Amino acid sequence: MSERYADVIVDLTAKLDRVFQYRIPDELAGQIVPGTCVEIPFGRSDRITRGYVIGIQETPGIDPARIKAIAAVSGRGIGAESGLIRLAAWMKKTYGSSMIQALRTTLPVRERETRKTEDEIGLAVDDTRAEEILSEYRRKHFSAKERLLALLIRKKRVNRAEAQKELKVTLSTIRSMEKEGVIRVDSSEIDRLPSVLLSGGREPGEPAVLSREQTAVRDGILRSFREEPDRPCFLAGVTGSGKTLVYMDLAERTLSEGMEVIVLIPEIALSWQIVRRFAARFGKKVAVIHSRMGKAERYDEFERVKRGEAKIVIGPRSALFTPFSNPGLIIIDEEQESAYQSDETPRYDAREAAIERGRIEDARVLLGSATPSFDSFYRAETGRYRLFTMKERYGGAVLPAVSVVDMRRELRAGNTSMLSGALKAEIAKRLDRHEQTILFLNKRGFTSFISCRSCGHVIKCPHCDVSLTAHRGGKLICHYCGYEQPMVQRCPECGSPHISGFRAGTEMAESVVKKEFPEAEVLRMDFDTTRGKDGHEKIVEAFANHQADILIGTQMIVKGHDFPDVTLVGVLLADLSLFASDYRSGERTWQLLVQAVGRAGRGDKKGLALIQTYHPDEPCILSAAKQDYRSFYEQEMKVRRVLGYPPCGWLLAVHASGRSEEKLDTAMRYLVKYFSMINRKKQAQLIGPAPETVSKIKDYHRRVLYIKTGSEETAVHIRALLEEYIEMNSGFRDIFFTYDLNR
DNA sequence: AGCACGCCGACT
DNA sequence: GTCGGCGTGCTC
Repeated sequence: MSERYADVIVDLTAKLDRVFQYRIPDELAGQIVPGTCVEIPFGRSDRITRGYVIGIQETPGIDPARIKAIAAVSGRGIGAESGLIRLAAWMKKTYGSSMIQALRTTLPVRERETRKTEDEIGLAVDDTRAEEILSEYRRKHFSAKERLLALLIRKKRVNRAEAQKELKVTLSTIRSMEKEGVIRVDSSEIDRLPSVLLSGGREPGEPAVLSREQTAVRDGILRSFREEPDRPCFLAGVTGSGKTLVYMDLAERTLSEGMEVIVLIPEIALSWQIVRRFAARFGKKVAVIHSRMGKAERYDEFERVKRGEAKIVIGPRSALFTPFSNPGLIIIDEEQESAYQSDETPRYDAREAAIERGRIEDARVLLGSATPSFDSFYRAETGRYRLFTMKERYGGAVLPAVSVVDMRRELRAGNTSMLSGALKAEIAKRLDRHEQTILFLNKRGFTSFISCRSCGHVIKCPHCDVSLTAHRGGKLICHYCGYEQPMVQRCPECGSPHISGFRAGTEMAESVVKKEFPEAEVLRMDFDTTRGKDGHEKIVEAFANHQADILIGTQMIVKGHDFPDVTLVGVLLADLSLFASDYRSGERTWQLLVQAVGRAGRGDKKGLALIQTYHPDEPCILSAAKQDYRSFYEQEMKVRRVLGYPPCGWLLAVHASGRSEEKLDTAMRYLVKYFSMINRKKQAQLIGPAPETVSKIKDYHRRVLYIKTGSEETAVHIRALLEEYIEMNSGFRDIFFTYDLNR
């Protein structure tokens, strides 16, 4: 039998991004397939290192004498992972990362027992002795040792990794000082998050049969899957139309055909109901993954999958990588949620990755939402997705009445409070009737934009159609192209001096409401009040049990909860998210408003929603009030088409950060120069560089550069070229880059 | 990431 | 010369 060789990616650094070949010893021959995690001798010292087999070769690529043999198989090859390797390769190419980083996100690997450790360096001698040694180092010109010791005398203890990076000291220097007995290196364990246990619960009274509308949609999706298996389906169904029932029906069919199902949800805390309903219907066949699980815990749940116990996995974006051998259906619920976008390299979009996994492993993909993203709606319109809609609400519940309150008129009438007269009157009525009220402050993506209280005019960038952000020092800046202008004193539209930023917070709202309605019980839910363990659930439960009359909060209160006694929803200031400095702010605001409005009147009582705004004529607000997607979508798409924003074009963001602002700006200038060199044909357009919305974090200055292209290929190609250029030039050494595609 | 190799300045 | 820091290049 001839020798066989494995292509192995070595699990060391992202820098070592290439394949190494290893001989497959006879005794391991049967166990090694693409996806197997192996232990291999690596480097001069033959240090045993972990690696992933990504391919098998019959012939060696280099002199066979140099090829070493695989030492062992670690964690038994599951065997079903060649699809996940291809998915990793796709992620590497599409989002920009090393193969090892992509494999680490994609492949299930038991983390070693060694919990994460962090090394700390401390002095092993007293201060006087340290000073003596320091002057000795200085005399001997041991500059690296001198730098480290000087820092230690000042700070006593430092983090090893940080010290190495900042002082440019190598590990060998540290080891040598340790050997000299000058310093001590201790490893401390970093606590892993405790496991969050699922409180199991059954869902009684689940309707067993689908309604006529649901049946029709289900049949349509099945037909589409049969006729065009590679084309994803999109289910747009208003809140309460029973999307989950359709999901479960399709899941059951997939199981009966001997295949497995992956259900992605944005976040467990917000999707509790869907998890419970699946658990109730499918029992132990369901495995639940949640985002607070560490890698090891997730692996344990994947073990159940491997043993064949679980056939359905529900979880956040990482659940997409469940090592099923025969996935037949991938469902992505609430597809518009930003939680589907990873913020670690590779910065993948789980919706796209799901479609790619479906293509690779021949699984069908269904996306669902009550408030579809423009991306998806555009794809449905242009035929890449097959669109299905559901308009009937379960149990015949009606949509709430919505009215828009013009805050400019309130100002003219002398009311400067954040509560309009109409909203106050309606709250008072609800208190009388012992019904509940939700007050919603849509602070998502809030940046301090400048607007006129008299006419509503907002100061925008003349080039980018996003609002300018006020900065200290009286400057207004565009965070796309870097355009700057001085702060205005009067409204350029109407000349009114009442022009400024908003300072609105839930705490302020709470105190206003308490003052106005001293007899009311008020609960507040925002980042601060939910920080504790289960803080979120506690508040939701208290409000659901009618322990309060009014709930004030940010976006978390409008997602996924049912409060049957709520008959009034007040949106305090729709403008807050509408004028975030982001081309998607209109889209996000529409989604938030529709979700908020949908919270009113879920029981048998009809609901009312009031939307307060300085822009009662904005298409976004009008169409949200009418719950009409179409008109807003079309209006907004006109702008996107003209400016080439996604989904009408591709937008590559290059994020850069570095300690030295000067170096950072120089680097950006070089990058721009290089870009214009590779863009001679002008297939792409550059915007910026500009400071990021938050221009400095933890002493790191941040810049962003946008590149608009007409196709994904061009965007991916340009990113690859930039990466290569950055890698090759030492001037970019101390600057960190990340890339985002279309977000 | 680790390890070896080799250059180079400082000390004897 | 020789010692050791520090930059560079390689690892199947």
